Amino acid sequence: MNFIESIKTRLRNLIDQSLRNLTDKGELKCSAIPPYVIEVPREKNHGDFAVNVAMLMAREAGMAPRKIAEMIVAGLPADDSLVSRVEIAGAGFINFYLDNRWLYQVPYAIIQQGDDYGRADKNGIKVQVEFVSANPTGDLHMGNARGGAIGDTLANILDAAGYEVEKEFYVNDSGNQIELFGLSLEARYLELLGEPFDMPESGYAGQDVVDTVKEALEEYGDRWLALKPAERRLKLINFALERRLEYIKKTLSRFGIEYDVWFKESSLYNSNAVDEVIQRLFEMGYIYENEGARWFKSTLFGDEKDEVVVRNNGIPTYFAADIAYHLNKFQRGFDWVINVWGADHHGHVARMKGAISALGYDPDRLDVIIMQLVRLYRSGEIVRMSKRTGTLVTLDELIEEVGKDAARFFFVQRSPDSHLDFDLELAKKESQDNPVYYAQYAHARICSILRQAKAQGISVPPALSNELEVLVEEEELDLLRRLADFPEEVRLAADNMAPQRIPHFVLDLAGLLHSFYNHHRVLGENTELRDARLALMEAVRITVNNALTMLGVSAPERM
RNA sequence: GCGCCCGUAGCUCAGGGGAUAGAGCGCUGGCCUCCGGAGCCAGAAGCGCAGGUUCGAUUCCUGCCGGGCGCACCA
Repeated sequence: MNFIESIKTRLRNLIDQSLRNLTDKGELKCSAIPPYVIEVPREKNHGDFAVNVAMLMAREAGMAPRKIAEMIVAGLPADDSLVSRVEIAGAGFINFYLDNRWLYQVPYAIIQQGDDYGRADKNGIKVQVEFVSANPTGDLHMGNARGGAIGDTLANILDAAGYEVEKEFYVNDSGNQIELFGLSLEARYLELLGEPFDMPESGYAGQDVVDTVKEALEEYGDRWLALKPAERRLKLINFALERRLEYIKKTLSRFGIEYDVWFKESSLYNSNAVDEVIQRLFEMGYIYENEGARWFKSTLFGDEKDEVVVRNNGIPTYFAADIAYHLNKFQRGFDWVINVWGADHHGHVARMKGAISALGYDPDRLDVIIMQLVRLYRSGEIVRMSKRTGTLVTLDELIEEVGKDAARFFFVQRSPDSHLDFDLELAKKESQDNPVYYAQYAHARICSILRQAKAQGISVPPALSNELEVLVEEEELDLLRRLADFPEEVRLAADNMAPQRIPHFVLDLAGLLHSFYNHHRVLGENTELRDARLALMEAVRITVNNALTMLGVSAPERM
């Protein structure tokens, strides 16, 4: 039940009727009704809903906006069950004041829907969200953490908004960086066995590589020493990748993320999908040869330069695999494909969309959320997050320090577009003041009230026949209005791919709850008021719980 | 140099063609005989600069300034 949406629809019908009447009679000149907005005004004394249509029509109609507004209002069909009065204000706004009766339906509707409140009807659209997709060659860092929180939350939001959602992790288990990884593993392997070794230039120098090799030595001893180098590296790579994926899966699971699909890049090579798509694009004329390499004509699609897909040594680039991967996504029947990438990959977007166009798919079916990078501070010093310097803070360490709930909330609270400064010292020091606790506290506080009500033998939630008209205090009406907003917030978050709306919503709702709590009592009032407030509390509890669950944040009953 | 993102309160960040721009932290001053003070109430303080479009710009466009990230036969 999306209260706001249904009221807007109802108001729009009333306004359109009035407008059509005026234009049919020739009293108002207008070729087409402009795309006007019905919105909940920021200011309470501007009514419950405000409409800007009169101002948009002023020019064409050749009349003053307020005059047009008057005509529209005069022609509004009577609707005594919703609108209590209409005012014209400001430059020509039409402000609708509604009868509060609609608000009193809200708590019971929420209680009846329970965990489903905020969820829209299925829309039949298949969407895939691919996120994190970290190289399995190292630890998970802050960028992966942010991407994980954003991607997982967005997927949850889309699911609630009615989409059919799949969460996917793309495993980069092929290509150059894996070769380099193998050389690095081999160097450490030889080093630990006291053999002569060459550390590859710009190889993986992190402690995690050393640790992995130590594990391999514990399990298999030095038996790979006798193998040919290529075979030795293969053994080491397979061992390491298995360990790394296990680690990634486990850590992301601790972070509250469970994927539907783990898609291996190597499968695209094994099935020949990479060669096939390159051949196909070559035959279509989108790929040409130059200096022994094969190039994709991304400049045809607005990119700055063409991009190599097959090197002159015959090995495809990661871009070639990515083309095959995205073709595969569409072949799997997704209507909408969303990737969450770090800002360091933004240059890849244009050519990816170009490749999709070349393959005959609408590039708008791919959205890439470019997430600005996380800057990590420790004791006021920037910590470089390069995988190759080995001086990074891992997602595991972050979860240890600030907890899953706080970390997820913190990452999602900010727009993906926004740079994120994450000061570990500050996060540790202020962990008690983290906004997530503010929202969780609202939930725990309500649970406490409900527990006491039950202990007193009061039925919770109260009987459905109860009337809620006794809820007339400003704090109560504010809560009711905000509760009614939730499905609309979910829809907006989904449509705009703006997961940060949900943390802001839940903080706002929690603030209203705390304010109510400090002004009014639930228990100890007369039966009618007590039951009405209990219903309100239960509705708030459900909504806070549903919002936090969407964020992957727990909603504790006690703290 | 070219491209993308960001400049909003002392700090960290929301918002975004509309009528008086929000929150947290910090600062100042209040509120527990009362369902959880991890809370509430009040106060000071802000749209980087300059043009343009519009009835209306913090929001859209252009330029400039400042910060980040890209511009590999790396991923």
